[in-house]
Amino acid sequence: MITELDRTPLTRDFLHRPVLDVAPDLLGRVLVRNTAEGPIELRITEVEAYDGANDPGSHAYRGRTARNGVMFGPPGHVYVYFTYGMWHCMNLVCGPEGVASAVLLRAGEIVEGADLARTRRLSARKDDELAKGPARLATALDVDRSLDGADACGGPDGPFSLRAGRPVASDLVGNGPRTGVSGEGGVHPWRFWITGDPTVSPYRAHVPRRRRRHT
DNA sequence: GTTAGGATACTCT
DNA sequence: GAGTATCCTAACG
Repeated sequence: MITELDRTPLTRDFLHRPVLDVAPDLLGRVLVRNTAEGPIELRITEVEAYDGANDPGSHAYRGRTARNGVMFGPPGHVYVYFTYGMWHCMNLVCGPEGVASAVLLRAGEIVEGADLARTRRLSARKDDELAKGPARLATALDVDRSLDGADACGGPDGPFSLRAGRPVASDLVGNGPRTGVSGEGGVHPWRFWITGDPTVSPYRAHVPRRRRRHT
C-alpha cells in the first residue's frame, strides 16, 4: 500500500446525505469496532445501498416494524439484523431521519486487530476471508443484535467510529446488481465495490429456498 | 477449481 | 407457515 490511511474521524454529517451518494463514498473508509479485547479496524471494500420507501429490496419497504425501526431513525446509527437462522449483518443508516435508507457493509479488509478477528472466524483459511461477505464481516467484528441502534460515529469510548481512510478513485469503483435480493428489487445496480480487491465477495444471484421435505 | 445441499431461528403474512 | 440482504462442508473434476 502506497498511501497511508487517514485517521481523521468522520462525523455524522458524512452519513447525512442521500444513500446513493454515501454508498460509493464509503469504499476505502475505515470502520473501527471497539471490543472489550481491543479495537478491530476494517477498510470497507464492498457495500450495497438500500433506499427505504422506493426500494422493494429493502427491509423498510413495507413500513416500520420491530426489526427495522432503527432504519427509520436518525443517520449515523448501526442497523443489525439476523438472517438465515444463524447470521447477523450490519448496516449504516443514512439520509435524513424518516427516509429509512441504509448501506449494508458486505466486505472489507481487516487492517488492525486481525488476531481478534481470527479468533471469531476460525473457518477462515486466509486473512482475505475474515470479512469477505456480510455475515462474515459481522462475525469478525463481533456484531450482533445487541448493537442494533448503536452510534456509528462515536468516539474511542463508543462501540464504533468511522475514519476518513483512503477514498477510492471513481474509475476503480465497480457497480452492479445487489446480491441475494429477490424480484424487481434486484434490478437496481446499487452494489458498489473496489475493483480488483481480493476481499470483495463473489456475486450470487437470488435463489428461492427449497423447503426441506418434512419426512 | 466449481457446485449442490443442509443448517438454523427469526420475522412477517 | 413460508421465506430469508448467508455460510460451510463435502463431493466432484
